[in-house]
Amino acid sequence: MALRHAVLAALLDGELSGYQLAKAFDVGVANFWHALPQQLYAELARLEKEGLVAGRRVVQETRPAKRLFHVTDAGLTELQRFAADASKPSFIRDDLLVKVQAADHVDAGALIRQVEERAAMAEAKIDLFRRILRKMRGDLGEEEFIRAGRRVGPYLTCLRGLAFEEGNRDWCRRTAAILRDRNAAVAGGNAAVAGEGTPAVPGESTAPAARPPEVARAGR
Amino acid sequence: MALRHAVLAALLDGELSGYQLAKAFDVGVANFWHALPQQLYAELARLEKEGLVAGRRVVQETRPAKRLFHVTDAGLTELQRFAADASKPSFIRDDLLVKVQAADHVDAGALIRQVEERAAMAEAKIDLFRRILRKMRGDLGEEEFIRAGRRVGPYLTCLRGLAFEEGNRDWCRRTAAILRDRNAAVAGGNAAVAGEGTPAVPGESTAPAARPPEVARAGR
DNA sequence: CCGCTCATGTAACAGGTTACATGATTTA
DNA sequence: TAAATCATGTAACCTGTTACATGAGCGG
Repeated sequence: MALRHAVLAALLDGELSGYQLAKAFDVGVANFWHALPQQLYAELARLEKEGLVAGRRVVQETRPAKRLFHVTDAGLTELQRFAADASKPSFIRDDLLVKVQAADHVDAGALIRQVEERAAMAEAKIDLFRRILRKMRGDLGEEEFIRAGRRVGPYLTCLRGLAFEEGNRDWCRRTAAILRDRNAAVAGGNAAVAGEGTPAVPGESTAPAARPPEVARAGR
Repeated sequence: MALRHAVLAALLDGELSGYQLAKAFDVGVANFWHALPQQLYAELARLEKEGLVAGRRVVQETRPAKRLFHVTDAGLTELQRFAADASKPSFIRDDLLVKVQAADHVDAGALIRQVEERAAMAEAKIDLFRRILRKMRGDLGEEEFIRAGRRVGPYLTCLRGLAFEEGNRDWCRRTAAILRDRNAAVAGGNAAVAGEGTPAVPGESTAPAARPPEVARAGR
């Protein structure tokens, strides 16, 4: 049940509406946690009922009215309690990695496309995180901000997000290159396979690739 | 519903029992997916009922009998279908990051301990992944294996795991150092706070840290 | 003898995702 | 005029976690 604590942590930087929270926990950002809008509205309702957050209605001229939430004293206490007890380890769970795990038994073209797409997504996130970091530190240099800035928490989680996406991008690029090379090598070795692209999926009967143990770089 | 595909992908490298699968998807490893034993036994049962995997009973002398599962043709087809359609993006969801996000409002000592513990865990995983990679590539150098080895899939996902844990370790170390420095600075500025450790949690009344905007490195 | 590894599950519950619903306003 | 943004939710479903259960052999 860490979503509630993620919400509390997100609200420490000031009042936010459900909608604004939803953006912060969305695909594009999600520095330190991810959740869908529905989860957030539900969680806010629960937190309010338990007195861990409180909301105030703000009527707007041009936009629908919204409710801005902030953490109560009880909420802060709960967050501190949470922070004190042991963290459960976090795990990788990624569709794309499952596909790469099966790379040798699966259509190479489609996989390469997905890995490249992921690299592009990572690149976009990197830009976003860099902008966010610049905004957070303002005039100060990074060293200085980290030493003396108020609230490093969000800065640190954003740094983790940045490093994660850089790792993602680098791995995706390398993986795409490797899969392309191997695919080309197979196609070259097989004396021109028919069909566009180069399927690289051996028929059920063909033994799994049967790649020669040592090979004097076929093709190029 | 990607667990099924993760299981299929894991079984591509040869027959495995539920127990062996469980180890592969466990805390220590989890190259590309994580799951608990119960999930795996349940998923294997479903997959078998649908004909995507098949198991054969192996009686052992000294150990209880086990069932070794392998992917059927139908299973391979399903995996290929899965690999072809779009991957959903993967998200960060980490207790520890939530706590670091709240770092400025929370007991620093406990948090630093947890970050350091995480760094140690990452280090252990790094060693493990390095061993696994060495074993996979055998006599070949990495370059060579990647170009010409049979089955790069597992190697590539393990490389991602390695890079992820390296990123984790580096970030944890840096974060721990930063939090320690800031904690020391606060304690130094406050003319010796009572109690062991240094709480660093400002009372509810004390304004959030009120750290001076520019500071001439307090302490050391 | 205690605890670990091997080996396999069931049941209850908590948490996350997908689909659906509504309605006003601004931008292309 | 169509699409995106602001703003908030409900309901059904799928997935993952926690707790419990069983039993044999091996090592300290």
